[in-house]
Amino acid sequence: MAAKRPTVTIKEVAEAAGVHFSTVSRALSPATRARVNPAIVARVEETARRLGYRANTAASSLRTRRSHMVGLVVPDLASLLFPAILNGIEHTLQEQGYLTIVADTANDPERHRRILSAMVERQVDGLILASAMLHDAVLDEWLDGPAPIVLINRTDDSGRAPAVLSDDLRGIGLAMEHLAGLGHVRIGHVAGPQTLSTGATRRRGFAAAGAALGRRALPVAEAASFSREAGRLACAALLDAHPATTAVVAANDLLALGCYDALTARGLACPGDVSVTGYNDLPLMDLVDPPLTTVRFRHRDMGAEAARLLLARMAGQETAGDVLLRPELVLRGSTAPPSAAVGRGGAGPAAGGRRSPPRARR
Amino acid sequence: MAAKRPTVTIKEVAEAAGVHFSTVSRALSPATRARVNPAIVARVEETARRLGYRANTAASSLRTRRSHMVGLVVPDLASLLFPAILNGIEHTLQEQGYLTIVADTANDPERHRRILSAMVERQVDGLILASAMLHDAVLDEWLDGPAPIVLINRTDDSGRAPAVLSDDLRGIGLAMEHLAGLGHVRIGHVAGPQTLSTGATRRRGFAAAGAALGRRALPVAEAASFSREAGRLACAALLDAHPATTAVVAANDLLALGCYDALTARGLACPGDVSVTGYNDLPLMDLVDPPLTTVRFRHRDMGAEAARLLLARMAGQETAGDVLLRPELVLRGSTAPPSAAVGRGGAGPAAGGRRSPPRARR
DNA sequence: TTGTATGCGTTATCAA
DNA sequence: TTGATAACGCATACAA
Repeated sequence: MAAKRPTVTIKEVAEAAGVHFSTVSRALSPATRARVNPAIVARVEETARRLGYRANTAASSLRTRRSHMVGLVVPDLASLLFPAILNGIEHTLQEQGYLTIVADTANDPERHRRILSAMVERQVDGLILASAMLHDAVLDEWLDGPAPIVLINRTDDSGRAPAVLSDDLRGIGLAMEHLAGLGHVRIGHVAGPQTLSTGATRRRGFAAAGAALGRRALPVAEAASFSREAGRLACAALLDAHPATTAVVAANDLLALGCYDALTARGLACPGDVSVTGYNDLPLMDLVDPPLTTVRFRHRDMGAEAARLLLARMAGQETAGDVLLRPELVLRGSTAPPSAAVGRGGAGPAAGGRRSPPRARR
Repeated sequence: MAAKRPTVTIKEVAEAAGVHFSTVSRALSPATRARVNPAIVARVEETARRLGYRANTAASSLRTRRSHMVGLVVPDLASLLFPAILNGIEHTLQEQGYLTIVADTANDPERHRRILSAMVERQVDGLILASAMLHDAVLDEWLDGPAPIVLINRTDDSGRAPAVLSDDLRGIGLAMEHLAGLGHVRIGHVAGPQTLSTGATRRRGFAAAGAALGRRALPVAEAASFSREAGRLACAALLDAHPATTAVVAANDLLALGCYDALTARGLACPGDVSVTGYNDLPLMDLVDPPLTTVRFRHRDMGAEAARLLLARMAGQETAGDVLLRPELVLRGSTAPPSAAVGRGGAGPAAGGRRSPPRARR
């Protein structure tokens, strides 16, 4: 239908409408529209529509230094955690007239550096980074750059950029209380990489919750990455070292799925022999076998909140510190009271507690 | 570290390097670098780095009419199908120096229109659309627009834009042959929306495969959307009308999951009473209960292929027609030979075939 | 309220 | 090989 038009500019609209092009500019911009004769505004809009005028953002961006684009950097696009987060970001931004550039670092710092550079060159007005590491040299280079930065899901240790996070301490606490309430005493943690704030904070949360329950030095196995395979390996190591374990708190859902694999491999049932909890409540976690008990936070809200925070910063407002999303525990089939059975794979030296009956839920 | 620099331009680099700014421009651009004295190139690059120079793409885009940005439009970001596709697109494009703008129409045509407009205004060099409907007025408006378009996952009926698709006819055929090979005769189809090419083509594939097996007029129930809930409803309707059904071919995985729900609701076992197949092989489909037998194609390849196609079109090359990705059947636990049991919920008028023993696998 | 003039940072054409 | 200059499309300070 629309013929391959050779780009129509405000000058052509101006000529067709019989006014000066600066008037067209004013008439078309919501901010200045009020300053021009309503009749002319109507005429300009009509001719603009008729000629199929499309603003050239490159030109206006050059002039105004605002591109109305925001960059989102994620460490792994294929992770099931990001679709919903991206959704929340994108919708919130779109409502305010912003478009979102998305790029994937594939966990590669060099790539991270190139991406940030490319985004800044495209004059993004702000940046949302889901890719922060705890010590992040690349991030550091851009913290004082031209584009305001908001961190999401993970934070770094500089504390120089506001972050939108799940309250991991609380979330892990919820899982621990649930397991303790079920009667578990020998609880282990399959931790995530300690180079990431999620991995480190959840591990701290595990230790803190353990201490609060009067259990110090609960065993921890650290996974090399937040993946199912790494979870399997770490869980196997945990069970090797502590065969009497009756519950494992995994630092995220993928790790928990890996725990399922490790349990299956040694003929243990979940939750019959060992209970497992996850973190994130990824899509379909209610459908896996057994349905995963896990800690949930609203992914979409996390995205929306980060977008709002960035919008505020881009508007020059000072923002308060990090925002912590309140997590909730989703009870499903992967947790149950510890079984009374003993002697499974050489009970540890201090296996006495394992005989205690399940405590009442509190 | 880097101080809040007030944007350094080629002019400042030029002054610091003691050359004219047009020389800086030439020295910094790979295309023209050869035309300038190597010693000067080195000096310019050094000073550019020292001053922290960053190209302003808005300016160069204004001049060259190339933004090195591509727009990707999806109907539903939260769908588990897109992360991998986006991944393939983004990586391929990134290698060629392009950044990807992503937006979500939420299946809203008005929103679709606004998004395309916003992307074109940002001077995207090309568009990849996963959002096409079979009859798509919005798409139609932009088919002759300034940015080349490639369709992905779905196509439209105009045939004016090349598309990268799964070979749905073949894929559904694979599922049908598998079921027939298992001995199923009373096979039903839970179809997707017929306003989408995927829904329509898979339904055609179902009918064609049925005919090839000598079964005409196999029952079909159409789901209102590609969602689990719509699948549940459609499957329930199918079973109401054809209680003797022993296998259902769902038009995608979400629909198949809805079939699980419908079966569970009426106390039927999968695959014991009814076998189910899906389409897409979304993540975690191997972990749901029962693991879903489904048709897979390489999502990441689909993205990469679309990106390559677009790259070619943006380079002015004529491209051949659509590219069809070869699907493969993934055998898992949701399909089995039909049980010999009869009389389940009022057997239909022509229930004779249900007694036939499972045929040997071929 | 509208017109005039200028510049945003870059590339590209033309001379030197 | 390098320098000078114009132009890309738009927004805005200023003048009318």
